[in-house]
Amino acid sequence: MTKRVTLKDLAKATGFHVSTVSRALDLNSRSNLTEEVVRHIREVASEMGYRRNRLASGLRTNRTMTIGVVIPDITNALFPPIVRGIESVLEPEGYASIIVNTDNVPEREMRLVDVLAERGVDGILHAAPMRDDESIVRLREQAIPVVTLNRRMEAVPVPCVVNDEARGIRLVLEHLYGEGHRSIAHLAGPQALSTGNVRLEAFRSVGRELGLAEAECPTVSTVRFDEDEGVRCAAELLDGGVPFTAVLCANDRLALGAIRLLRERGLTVPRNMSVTGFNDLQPVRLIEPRLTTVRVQQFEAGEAAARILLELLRNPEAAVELETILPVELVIRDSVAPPARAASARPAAARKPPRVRRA
Amino acid sequence: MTKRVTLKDLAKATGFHVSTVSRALDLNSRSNLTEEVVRHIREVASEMGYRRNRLASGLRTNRTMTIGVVIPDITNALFPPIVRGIESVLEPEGYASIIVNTDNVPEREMRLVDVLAERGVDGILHAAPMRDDESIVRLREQAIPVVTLNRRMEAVPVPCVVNDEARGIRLVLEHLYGEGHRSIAHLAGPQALSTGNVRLEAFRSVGRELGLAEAECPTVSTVRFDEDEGVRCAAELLDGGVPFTAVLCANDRLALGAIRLLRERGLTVPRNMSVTGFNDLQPVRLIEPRLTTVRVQQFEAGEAAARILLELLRNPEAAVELETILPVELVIRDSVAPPARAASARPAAARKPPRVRRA
DNA sequence: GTGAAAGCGCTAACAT
DNA sequence: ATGTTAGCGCTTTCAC
Repeated sequence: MTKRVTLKDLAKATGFHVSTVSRALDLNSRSNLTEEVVRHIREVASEMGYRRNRLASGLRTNRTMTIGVVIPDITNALFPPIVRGIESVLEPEGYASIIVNTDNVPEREMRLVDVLAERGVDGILHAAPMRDDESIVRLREQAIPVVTLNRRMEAVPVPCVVNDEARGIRLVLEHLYGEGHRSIAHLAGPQALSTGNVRLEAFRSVGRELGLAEAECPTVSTVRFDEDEGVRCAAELLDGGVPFTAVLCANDRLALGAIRLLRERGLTVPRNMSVTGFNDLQPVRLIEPRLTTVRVQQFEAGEAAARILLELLRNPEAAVELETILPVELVIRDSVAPPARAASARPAAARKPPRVRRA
Repeated sequence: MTKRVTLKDLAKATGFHVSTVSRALDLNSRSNLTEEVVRHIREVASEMGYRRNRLASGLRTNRTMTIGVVIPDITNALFPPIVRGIESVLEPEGYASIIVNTDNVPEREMRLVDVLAERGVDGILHAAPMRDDESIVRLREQAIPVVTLNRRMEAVPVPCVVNDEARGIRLVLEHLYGEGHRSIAHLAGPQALSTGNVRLEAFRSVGRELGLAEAECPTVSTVRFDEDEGVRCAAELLDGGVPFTAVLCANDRLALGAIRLLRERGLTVPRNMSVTGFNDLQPVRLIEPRLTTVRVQQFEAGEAAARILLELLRNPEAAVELETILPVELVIRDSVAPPARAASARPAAARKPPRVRRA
C-alpha cells in the first residue's frame, strides 16, 4: 500500500534536485555527472524501489516504449510464434506490446488501432492488414510507423515482411505435377487478403507454365482461412462437376477442413485424393495423414518485422527494406500420392468450366 | 503527418475553455453542461479527429485503462483462448491489455511485472503464478489489483479462478479404475505450480480411496508441462521397475510425449497401455489416438477472472469471490482400454517402491 | 453552466 | 557539474 516512489522522493532522500536525479537515472544521457553522484542516486533509487512512471516520461518525450501488435486472432496457431518472435527483439530493447485481435473485421480493426493510438504506441506491427487497409493509411497520417508482416498492403508503400508465397505455391504445385497430377483444384483463401490473393495468382500462373488446362483446375475462394470454410468450399469443388485428383489448399486449416469433408464423402487421403497445405502449423504436424505443406518462418517473420520497426523508431527517415521476403520450404509428408487414375483419362464429357468465386 | 489534435485545439476551434471541452467529452461526468454545447463540441471533436491522450489523462487520474496479462507462453495452446476470454469482457469496457510471457522463469516474471507496473496498468490478470510467487506479493504492496487464473498462489489471499483439478483427476482415475486398471502411473506436472501439485495430491488421495496400492502406482514429477518432459519422464516410469497398465498424465502435452515414447518402445495405445490427459487442448483433439482427457474451460476462465478484476477496479474494497472453481468434464475417447493383463497378476517380485521426484 | 488555475511525474533547454 | 524552469495534455477543485 506504499505510495509510489517518484523522482521528487528520490530528490528529497538524496538532497539533489529532481532534474539531477532524472539525469542520474537516464542510461544514455551522457550528461556530465560525477560518477560518485550517479552511483549514489542509483543506489538510493533501487533501495527505495523506484520505478519510472512511463506515463509521465512518455507524455514529456512522446515515446512510450510500447508498441502495438495487430493480429487477426491469437487463437490461430500461426500467430503465437510470430508474437514471440516480435517480443524476442523488442523486449530486450525495453519495449512492451499491446496485442489486439481484429478477427479480420475492418471496423474492429479501425477501433483497435484507435485504442493503440490513444495509448501513444511508438509504432505498430501489423500482421492483419487487408490488401486495401484504411486504418493503416490513417496511422501514417498520424506519423505512427507501421510495419506489416505475414500479409501486405497494396498501393501504399508500407514496409512489409512476407513469405515467398509464389515460390511456396510453385514448389507444391510442381510437386503435385511431378507425382502425375494434371487436374488440380485450388482451395483459395480470402481474396481481400494478400496471402489469399497472391497464392491464387501464383497457382494460376504456375499452372499455365506447367501446361495445365485451366478448365481442369477449378478454384474456389473461401471467406475465411479456417477449417469450416475448408469443409464448405471443398464440397463446392467436389460438386462443381470438374473432376480432379488433388486439392492444393491455400493454408493448413483449409486443408484440414478439406480432408474432413473428403473423409465424410468416403474418400481417403492420399489414396483417392491428394491434399496439400500451407504454413506447416506446428499442431497440424501431429495429425494423420501427415500433411504435405509449405513451411513458413513464423518466429523469424516476427523478428524481422520488429527489427525493421526498431530502425524506424530510431530514425523515422531510415531507408528500411520495403519488402522483406522470407524463404519457404516444401515439406513432403503423407498427404500426396500419385493419382489413382490420371484425370486426363476421364471422359471429356464430364468437363465443365470451373466455378470461380471471389470473396 | 498532421500533429495530434488536443483539447486545446478543440477549445480554440469551439471558442470554449479546455476544461469545458474536457467535460463535454467525458461520458459519465454529469457536469451540467448545455446539451447544445456538448453536442457541438463532440461534433467538432469527431470532425477534427480528436483522440484522447491516455498518457496525459492517466497521469492525471491514475487510471490508464490498460491491464497487464501475464502468461507462461502464448505458444502453448492453453492460453490463447484464455486471452480471448479476457479480452471479451475487458475490451467492451475500454481496456487494452499488455501481454507478457514469463516462460515460467521467476526472474523473467519479476522483470515483466515491473514492465507492467511502470506502464501504470490498472490491474493484472496473472495466469502464470508460482505457488509461492514473490512478484505478486510485490504487486499487492503497490496496491495493484491482481487476479490469478488457471493457477493459484498459496498463503497470500489473491482472488483466483481455477479449474476443479481434484474433480478432474477423480473422474479420470475412476474411469481408469472402472476399465479395470489397478496399477496406474502418474506423470505429474511441476510441483512448483498449483496445477501440478494439486493434481498429484488428488491422484494420491483418490487412489487411496479406491484402494489402489501406492507401491503399484508410481509417480514422476516433470520439470515443465511439455512434450519433451512427457517423453523423458514416461521413460523414467517405464524404467522404474514397477509395472503399470495406464498412465494418468497431468496434462495433454505430457500425454502426447508419453504416447510418443510408448510408441518408440513398441507399445500401442491403448492396446498395451492406456494414457489420459488433462485440458482437452483444441489441437490435440485431432490427433490419433484421440485422447481421453479432462476438459477445462479456457475462455470462460478468462472471462471470469476479467470480471472479478473489473469489480476490483471499480471498487478495490469489493468483496469479490476469493476462489472461483470452474467445473470440468471427462471426455472419453480412444486412449483408454481395459488392461491387457491385469497388473495384479504380475509376480510380486517385480515390484519395487515407486520412484518419486519432486521438481 | 463555464472559466481559471493547479498539478499529475517527468524531461530538457537554459541558466549558473 | 548541478539547479531552475517550463510544459507535455489532461482532469478537477474552486470560483463566479
